[in-house]
Amino acid sequence: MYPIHLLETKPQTTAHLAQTMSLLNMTSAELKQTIEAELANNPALELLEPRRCRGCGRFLVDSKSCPICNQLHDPSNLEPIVFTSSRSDYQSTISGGSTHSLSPDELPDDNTAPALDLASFVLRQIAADLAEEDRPIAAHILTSLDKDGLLTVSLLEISRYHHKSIESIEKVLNLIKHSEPVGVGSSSPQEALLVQLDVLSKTKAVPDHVEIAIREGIDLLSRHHFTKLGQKLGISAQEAEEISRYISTNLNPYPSRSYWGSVRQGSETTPQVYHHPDILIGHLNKKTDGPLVIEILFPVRGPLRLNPLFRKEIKNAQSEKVEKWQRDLEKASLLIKCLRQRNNTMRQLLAILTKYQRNFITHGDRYLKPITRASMAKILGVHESTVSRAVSGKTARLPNGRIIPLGKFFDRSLPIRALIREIVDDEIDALTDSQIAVILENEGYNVARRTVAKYRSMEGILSARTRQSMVKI
DNA sequence: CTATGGCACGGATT
DNA sequence: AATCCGTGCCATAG
Repeated sequence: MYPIHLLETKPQTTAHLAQTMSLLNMTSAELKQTIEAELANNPALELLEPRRCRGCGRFLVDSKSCPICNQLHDPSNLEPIVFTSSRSDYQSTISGGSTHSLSPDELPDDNTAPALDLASFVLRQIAADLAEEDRPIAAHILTSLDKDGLLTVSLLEISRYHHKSIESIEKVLNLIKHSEPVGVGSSSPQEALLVQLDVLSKTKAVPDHVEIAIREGIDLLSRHHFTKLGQKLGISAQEAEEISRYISTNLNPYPSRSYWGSVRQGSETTPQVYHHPDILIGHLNKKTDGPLVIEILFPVRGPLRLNPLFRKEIKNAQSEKVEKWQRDLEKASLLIKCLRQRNNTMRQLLAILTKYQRNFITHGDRYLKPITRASMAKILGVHESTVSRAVSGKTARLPNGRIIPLGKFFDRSLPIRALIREIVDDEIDALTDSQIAVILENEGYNVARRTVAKYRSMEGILSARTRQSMVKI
């Protein structure tokens, strides 16, 4: 899903000849990869010393003065302040360059730094135990995880690609599975559960039947068919339900999901998110009623430009090299142009988006206003696919510190789901889906009963019956 | 008989 | 053109 190049394992597409290099759909980390590659093998491109804001130390990318420290805005104006910056503490720690080594201690470990993305987080843990020749394999596996932390490709596929035995792949995969978040890299939720159980059993005693319940009754388990499950295992339905509860509180079928800040009841220990944001959203001077400050993060520190020396040299170069150099020059200028374009589009998009969704940003999921990418495109006057590209794969850090995918700004079911959650949290007796549907209707949301059920399960809320039988805390 | 989950269809969105 | 999402119908569990 996120084609992060940890190593040069996957074929590099350096040979994009198109005039419309699409940088828009790249995340900050991917962009870094592209720019660094270009800097390394294109002498026409030059990285200048960063321009730093004296006040706050930000590295400014395309503006002369920092719009924040340049305090000349009128306090009654709530227009969001949007600009592109480059902050060292948010730069991606993944470097795609071939010189980069993967030693675990080389990565900065200060606690102000945000978390890494999932792939490098895992890599960092296993790097020490990983043989040199296995690195490409690990990288391949880690780049093939879906957002739940499950493996999307088959072992056979990986094995063929690297011309290695299945066993050697499994060895690496096993290493991955046993690192945090435990079970990551499994190819099914079932497998993930088993791995977690295995790890858990080394420190704590695990109740009987749990393993066999997962192994043989996974489908019954997920459907909450406790009676049948009981029969299968030769225990009572109630015991079966207890096992189910044990599993849902101690294990997680989607290893990385808990880290995405979804529903989490305090039993877990790691409320962490493994992604660098591409965008930072904050309050000006920490005033929650002031304008919002939006920083679009740029992955390299300084401004880029065409090397003037290079341009000069080209005139008295040997004729055979002229052609190549000319190409370099064009490529570099194209890259710069596209980067400008990208920054521009992102800025415009974010300006409108944050203005429109201000309540969502400051007051939470319930206050998201529905909007589609298509209508955003119309407002911006760009093609809808442009908006799609700008949004896809990117993440933003909200003022409350939470990192969310940009796509969430367009999730029209989110406010309803949040409301359902509130309703259920406040309920006295367990409400059925149709009762919830009625309440929602009074709140102005017209959704079918069936849909309530869907949202409920998305939020990980059990059915009315099962909630009823649970002990209230 | 009621509440819920599965499957699948159609329309909207990307 | 492909994918996502809401919904209706039906089977099944309680």
